[in-house]
Amino acid sequence: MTLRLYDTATRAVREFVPVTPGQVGIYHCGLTVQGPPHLGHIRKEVTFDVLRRWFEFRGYCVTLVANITDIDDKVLAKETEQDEPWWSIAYANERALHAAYAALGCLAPTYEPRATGHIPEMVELMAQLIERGHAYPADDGSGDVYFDVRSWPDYGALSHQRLDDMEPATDAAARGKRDPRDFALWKGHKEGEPVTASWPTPWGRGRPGWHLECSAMVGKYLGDEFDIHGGGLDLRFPHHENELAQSTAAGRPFARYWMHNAMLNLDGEKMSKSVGSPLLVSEVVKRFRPIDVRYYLVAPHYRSVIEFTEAALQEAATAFQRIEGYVVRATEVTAGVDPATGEPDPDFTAAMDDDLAVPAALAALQGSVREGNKLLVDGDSPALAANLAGVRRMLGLLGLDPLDPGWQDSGPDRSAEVVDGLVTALLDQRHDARARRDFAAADAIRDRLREAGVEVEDTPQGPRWTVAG
RNA sequence: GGUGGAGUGGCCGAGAGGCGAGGCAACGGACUGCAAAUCCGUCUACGAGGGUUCAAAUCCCUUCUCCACCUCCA
Repeated sequence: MTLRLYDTATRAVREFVPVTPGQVGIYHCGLTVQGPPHLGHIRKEVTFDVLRRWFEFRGYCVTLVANITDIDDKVLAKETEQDEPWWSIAYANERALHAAYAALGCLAPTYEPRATGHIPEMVELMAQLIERGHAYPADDGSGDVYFDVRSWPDYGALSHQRLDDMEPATDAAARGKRDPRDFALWKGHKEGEPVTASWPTPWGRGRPGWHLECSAMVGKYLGDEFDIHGGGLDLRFPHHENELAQSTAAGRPFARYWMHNAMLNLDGEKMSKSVGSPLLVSEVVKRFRPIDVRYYLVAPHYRSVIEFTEAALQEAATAFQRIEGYVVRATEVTAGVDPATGEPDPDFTAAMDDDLAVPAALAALQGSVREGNKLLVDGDSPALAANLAGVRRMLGLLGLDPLDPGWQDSGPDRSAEVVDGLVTALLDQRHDARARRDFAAADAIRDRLREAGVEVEDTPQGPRWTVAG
């Protein structure tokens, strides 16, 4: 049984063959930490989290690297906007990103390098490119360094575009570029920009262009040739195209497979274009349980666009709760099983091997749940325990095992409301008992409440209660 | 202008020439004191128009609508 993955570069599903047998190196573009993450960002995270879990299930030793781009134009723009140092803004958003990972059950990457921590590696890469004739410092003395796209015949290979068909950048003319499509490896420090956002290079002080950091960091941590490079489909061009060009032009074979997840749209367009991006992860998890949100993001194929609607998310939650209901009931009956001993359904495994066909895998899972529910009628049995372990194993591979400790206490805690409702119900009964002068019954209710830790006092405005203690 | 992707039943969402994924909802039945949950069953499909084929959601042509990217993007 082999694992097949869709490779954006060749536009085909290809059998996965690792650079090093038994190991897989995955790099996916984390985030430019210019704002807190929304549901679209976290969809990418969840996609690669599932990929990673599947590789581990398949016996691979996974090295997962996701970058943090903590310096770029947008981060600097926020400094002015928010009147706060750029590095403080970047760090705050990085922590928000980590909180979102944790909330939605994404395992931590093996490493998460920051762009600002890898300036020497970038300078080294630029020097290689200049030496090989694929990059040049701008003639205008700005300190910018550009990649020379005309010097690299393969430019456009990833996105299958011809250089001459591309729309030229509108800002190119004034910036000392040899060709309008040349992209900045490095941006010279400009008057008015914070000095903290500049680093020395042989070509003057400046800061990374957007693409250079990924090539530098992936090379450092995964090597010149590695297995999978991923990210959102919107990164394919220019970001990944440029990474590919600058890395290969420097003599590095680079990624063997390119994987891109589709966008999550809101009101018919990409979320990042929506004003204010209302679907911040931190907001959504106030209204929906994180595990339900994860199910919603995992359930469609990763290469299908998700049109976000509240109703669809609600429906996903209902669908997941059916699965969860079985897991909880079966666990009560069997006194628990170790999911690590569970066997996934063969259809589940086959689906996942086929470019992570989660929808088909979920169909297999639903079948197992149905079988389990039938077994549940007869109470505990070895068959039920085996089924439960299998279901939990499959759920775990999607990061959706509801009994995983990571999900405990996640989501809105409604217990205070529930306690209030229960106490009120009892106080109503006590009121009725007093109204019919059945003081023995009324006192019995008050005593039961006191035993449970609730003190009741009668006041002219009616009874009030407090949690004793 | 260039490069891709999508349009499937009330809804979500797979599939990519034959044997109609799956879920949610609805309806019928079983179970239940009543519910809930669960199980069994039923129903509704492939944007439009042509064509190829014994057979088309799937291939071809025409057409409509939508989305992404073309140097800010996950």
